[in-house]
Amino acid sequence: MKKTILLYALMMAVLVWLMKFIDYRFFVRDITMEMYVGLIGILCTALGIWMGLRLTRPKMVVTEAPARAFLPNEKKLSEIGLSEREFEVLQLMAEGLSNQEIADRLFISLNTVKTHASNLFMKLEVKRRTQAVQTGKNLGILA
Amino acid sequence: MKKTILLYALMMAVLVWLMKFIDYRFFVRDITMEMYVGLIGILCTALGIWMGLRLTRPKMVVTEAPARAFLPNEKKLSEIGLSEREFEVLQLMAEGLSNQEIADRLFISLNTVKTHASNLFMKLEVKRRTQAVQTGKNLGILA
DNA sequence: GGGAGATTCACCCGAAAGTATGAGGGAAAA
DNA sequence: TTTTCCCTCATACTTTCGGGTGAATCTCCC
Repeated sequence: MKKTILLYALMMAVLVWLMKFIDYRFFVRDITMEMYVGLIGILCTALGIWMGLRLTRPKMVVTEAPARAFLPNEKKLSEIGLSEREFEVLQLMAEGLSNQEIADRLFISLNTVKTHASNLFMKLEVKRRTQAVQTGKNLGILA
Repeated sequence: MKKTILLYALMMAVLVWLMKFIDYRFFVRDITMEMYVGLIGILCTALGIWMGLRLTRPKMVVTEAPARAFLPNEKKLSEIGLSEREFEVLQLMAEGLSNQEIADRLFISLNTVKTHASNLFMKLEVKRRTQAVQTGKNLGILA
């Protein structure tokens, strides 16, 4: 959280610097005020989208697609000892995503996904992601 | 989606108008260029966050429910173009077996399994076995 | 304030998976 | 007979996975 805000500030700083740079290089020519403002708007919007996604990331991916009510989560999960994050990774695995894609989706690094994967494999006593998915379904923790 | 973009455009319009308004009312006094740009940045960031949240909001995934019992094999399979052998491989994949294990189970070589795997991936338009399994279930050709 | 667990990330390394290409044989259709 | 599709297998190469280790933060709880 703090890191995100810091990162945002940093990106803003870069943005401001970039703007100044553009100023010095091109403003004297034919960049109009409208274009300048538009550019700022676009960049800030992009940053905002990114920010929004990052800040609301801890939002449960859990309640995303379960169609019908599906919530033997708490009980089963604590039985098995799966943490929330591990479960999220497992769910995305079940959707057929690669580790890299999971990393992008959860805004974490590839290495972190691997760590979660290894841990949940241990807890589920499996060796491959496909087995993990299968086991997850059998245990009733995956749709 | 379209509505969101439209809404966004609308808000941008309002924003621009607001800016103009502020211009006429106060720019002549002590609003500096930096404050002006900053204001735009903040507003656009807010809009961006809102946009991001709206666009990535969990959407209802309408999964094709299997409903009826399970045997649309022939039909679906010929639709997709999966051969019998490829389907066998897919089924064993769904059980979480590795390529080597599938090879042993079917009494064929590892390379052959890989070939079947590649072919069925093409036909299902996926890149990974986990995706293939997922897609297979959605298509109703896997339990 | 310190411990426990969760989360994050990094590095290395070997194994498994997947891609691309070629090729031989069998069975059925043209 | 020729064509076509399927099954089989191989080699070589790239990418992804998974194991192992270590470590920095953070949060929650005692």
